[in-house]
Amino acid sequence: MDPIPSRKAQSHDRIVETAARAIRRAGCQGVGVADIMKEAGLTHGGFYAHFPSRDALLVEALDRAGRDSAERMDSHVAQRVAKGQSPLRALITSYLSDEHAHNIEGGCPVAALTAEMPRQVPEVQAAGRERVLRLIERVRLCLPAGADPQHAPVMASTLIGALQLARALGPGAQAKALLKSTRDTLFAQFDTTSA
Amino acid sequence: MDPIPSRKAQSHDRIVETAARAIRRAGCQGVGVADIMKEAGLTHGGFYAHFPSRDALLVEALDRAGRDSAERMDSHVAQRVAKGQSPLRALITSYLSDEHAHNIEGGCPVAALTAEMPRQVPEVQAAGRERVLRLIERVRLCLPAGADPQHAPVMASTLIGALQLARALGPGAQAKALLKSTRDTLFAQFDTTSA
DNA sequence: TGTACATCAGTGAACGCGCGTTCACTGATGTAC
DNA sequence: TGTACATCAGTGAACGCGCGTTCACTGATGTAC
Repeated sequence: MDPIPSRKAQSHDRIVETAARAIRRAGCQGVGVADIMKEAGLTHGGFYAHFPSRDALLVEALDRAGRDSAERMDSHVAQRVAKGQSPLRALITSYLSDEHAHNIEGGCPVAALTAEMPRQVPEVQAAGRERVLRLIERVRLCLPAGADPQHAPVMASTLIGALQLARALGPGAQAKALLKSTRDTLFAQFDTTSA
Repeated sequence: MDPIPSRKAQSHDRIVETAARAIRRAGCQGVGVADIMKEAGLTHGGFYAHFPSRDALLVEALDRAGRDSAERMDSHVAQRVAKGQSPLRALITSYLSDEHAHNIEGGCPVAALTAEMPRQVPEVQAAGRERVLRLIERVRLCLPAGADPQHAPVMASTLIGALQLARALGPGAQAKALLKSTRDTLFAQFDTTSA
């Protein structure tokens, strides 16, 4: 439906992609319009030809971050499932990996940005709510057959919480230990299949 | 040791208390020096007689928020324990209450601010790390005798994660349901005593 | 007790700077004939 | 195919504003004699 994107559409896409990484790295308030445009190879003046406001960019960037992160997570999970791991175990292993803890700007936007949502304008809050619901749904789809579906939001909470605590503890052994404890505990609690 | 605090010490305390609430409400970047001073009943010029920099205030405010929140939590837990609840059940009930979800500016600073820590200056990061470790320790002390101490960081992750997701989902029924699911699941998983 | 002075907490104007946003303009691309 | 014009994406200077920080000053409190 969009075989040759126009020059403008390409720029738009580049701005959103840049912003999607920037907000996870620096927070919703952390990067300015000028920074993002510069990082996308443009000057700041052209911004308002693409977006009615900075908040409108945040909405698109949040959606984009969610889709990109989900795509990456799906591919990791698929790889592990192909090797015989259960989907749940693959999800936990991938989400609570040291790599994910280090890769904030390419990682899950729910872990990076959820705490800021209550302070955002309604449009951004709505985009954030959507990201939360999709993460929970993604977890639910990985639960073993017959598991209580109420476990999905609980496990999602544990995943984003542990990733944040690991990141806050810094690059040392404490963070790694926290991630490992959490993986092992979740395996024992929710994964009724063999590894 | 400090029977009659000086006029300056009183002002200092008032500024820190104001800031402790402000950063939880609006984030570390969310409120300016002038706002905090005004809210504390002073003018912004006097700020640097109390703190060498804005970041120095953040450090004190983070500590203060942690202590105040811990105190409040302890009193809630003590009340419930006095009525016969297990400490763990009391902690979970108190932390994952609707009241705590609504009371961001008076609530746990780890839930409110941990995601911002990787972007802070080293001094603030260190204060944040301390808050994380104390929360985990607090959870550990509530675990039933004989429980695996590695469960403490996992439960702390679930607590802060669920609170954040509930807040991000907004004031509706979804948030309440998420908190309830999480409480019930944690009771079943970690609380081996009766209610 | 009273006067003179030093100390101190807080005031408010000012600084340089970066923000989100606007806008007149430029130069390239596309279209009409 | 070539010329004339319209459209379009992006440029860069400028705007009003609020930020963190500095500083000369004020008025109250404390101290010395």
